[in-house]
Amino acid sequence: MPTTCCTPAQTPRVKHAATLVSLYQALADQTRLRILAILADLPGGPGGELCVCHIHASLGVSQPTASRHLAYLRKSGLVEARRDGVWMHYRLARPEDPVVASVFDAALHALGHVDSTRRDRARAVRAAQAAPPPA
Amino acid sequence: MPTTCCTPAQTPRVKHAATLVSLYQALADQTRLRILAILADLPGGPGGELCVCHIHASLGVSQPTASRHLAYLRKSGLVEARRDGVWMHYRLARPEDPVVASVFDAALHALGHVDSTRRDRARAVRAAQAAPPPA
DNA sequence: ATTCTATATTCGCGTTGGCAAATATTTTAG
DNA sequence: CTAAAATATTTGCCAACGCGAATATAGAAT
Repeated sequence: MPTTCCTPAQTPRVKHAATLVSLYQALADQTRLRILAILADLPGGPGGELCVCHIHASLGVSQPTASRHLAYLRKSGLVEARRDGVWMHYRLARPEDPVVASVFDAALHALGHVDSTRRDRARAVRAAQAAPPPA
Repeated sequence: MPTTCCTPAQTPRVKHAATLVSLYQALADQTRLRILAILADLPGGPGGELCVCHIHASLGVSQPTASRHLAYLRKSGLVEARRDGVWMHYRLARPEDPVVASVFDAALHALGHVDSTRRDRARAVRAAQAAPPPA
C-alpha cells in the first residue's frame, strides 16, 4: 500500500499539474510498465538491477526499443542507471517529490497484481540470477 | 490515502497490462486531470456533481473540449453522467477493478496536492454553489 | 590500432491524440 | 411544429509517440 505522501496534511507539494501529466505519460506505455514491473519484482527487493540485455530478452522486445524506453524512464526520474564496463544496470528510482513518489508507488503496487506480467517477471528473475552480465 | 486494494494479499486482479495502460493514458492529459481535480474537490465530497457548462467555465476551456474530455473519462470509467433535462451532470466514478480503483485513488489524492489547480477548484466550488444549472 | 560486444541514437513511417471551428443531436419552451 | 439552449460529434490540421532498421558511440580485449 502506498503510504508515502502526506506528513504536513494538505500541503501542496506539486507546483504544476504538468508534473503529474509527465509522470502519467511515462506510465502510459505497455513496454515501460513491463520494464517497471520486472524491476520491481527482482530477488533483492526494489533495489535489484537488470542490464539492458536482460531486459530486452525478458520482454522479447528489440534492444533499441528497450534502450529507448529506459532512457525515457530515466529522464522521467523513475529509474536510475549504473555503468559496469560495457553494461548498463538499471534499477528503480524514488522520485524526489513525495506526491509523485506516492503515485509511482501506486503504479508499482498495481503492477504486482497484473497477471500478464508474471511470465516477464519470472524470466527476469531467472536472468538476474543467471549472473549480472549474460551467459 | 489509497487503502482500496489488497484483501486477498497478492492475488492478481488485473488480467492484462493493457488495462493499466488505458488508465494511465486517460490520466495523461492536463485538461482531464483538471476536470478530475475539480470533481474531487466539490462541497458534497467525492459525490459532487458539475454540469458541462460549469466545468468549461471553471477551466476556461471551450465547451467542445470539455465535452470531449468528459466523454473520454466516461469511456474510461472514471466519471459517470446523469441527465437532467438539457444538462448533463458529471461526477467521479469508482472503477470496478480494485487495482484500477487504487491507482485512481492515488491520482485523486495527488491532485489534491497540486498547487496549480487551486484556482480551478475554487471557481468550481463557486459554480456548484451558484445553483445546479447556470444563472 | 582493430575488433567485438553492449548500449545508445537517428531516420523514416504510420498511428494516435490534441485543438479549433463547424455542425449535429437532444431537450425544453412557446 | 419551430426555435433556442446545452451538449455531443465531426472535420481538418498539427505535434508527439512508438517501432523497425540502420547507424553511432563506448568500453574491453587482443
